[in-house]
Amino acid sequence: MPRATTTSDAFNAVAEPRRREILNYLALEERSVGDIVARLGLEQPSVSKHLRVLRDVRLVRVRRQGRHMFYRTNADAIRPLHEWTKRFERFWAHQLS
Amino acid sequence: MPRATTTSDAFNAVAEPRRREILNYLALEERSVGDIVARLGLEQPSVSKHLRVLRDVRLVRVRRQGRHMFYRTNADAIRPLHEWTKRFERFWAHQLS
DNA sequence: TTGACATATTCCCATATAGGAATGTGTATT
DNA sequence: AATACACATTCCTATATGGGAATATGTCAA
Repeated sequence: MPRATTTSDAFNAVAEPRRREILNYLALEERSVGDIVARLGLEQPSVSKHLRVLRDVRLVRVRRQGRHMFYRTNADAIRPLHEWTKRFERFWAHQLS
Repeated sequence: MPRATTTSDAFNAVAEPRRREILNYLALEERSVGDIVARLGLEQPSVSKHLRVLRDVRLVRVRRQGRHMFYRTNADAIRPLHEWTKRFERFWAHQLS
């Protein structure tokens, strides 16, 4: 049995560093694919493919405006990850950062 | 290029559901491999392999006692995930659970 | 030393990758 | 209608995977 698909859930989707970068970038405001390409310095097809994965697991939402596609991160989909990690909060040595 | 290795970082390691279950189980107290096998209902080799991955990324620590190996989760290694998800905390609709 | 026990590793295989290159789809402008 | 632009999809390939079965390693007990 191979590994679970990247689109099987948010945990698998965010395992890829570039996808996390994309989510970071799209957290504050929606951006076009071109903006993401410029910001991350990846090839456009690569960005589109990452966005496809993020879209499949609802980590981003899209809006079309003319020939532009504006993506924004859907923080709610990150929440399960947060909730899971939170369970361990009381176990780590509490200090800053 | 294939996906990054499961042992490349904590994000990739915890993408696998059974490994998260193991971490949950080992959070409160250390357990032997046999205990984990009994609890999760997986084959022993499978558990050993998952533990190997978790060990490689420092998500668990081991202690040998006789022929038993006692594993416990190392919460500190989960912290980067928590910190990352935390950045999005202010963006999700705040309600319980 | 022999055997039992606890755990780890190896070998097998089908499958989903991420990136690169090329091409497809859809929208606007003239 | 033709062209340019923004983005998406397809095809390609090497590679790591997780489970199962089998085997190896290591420790204890008699």
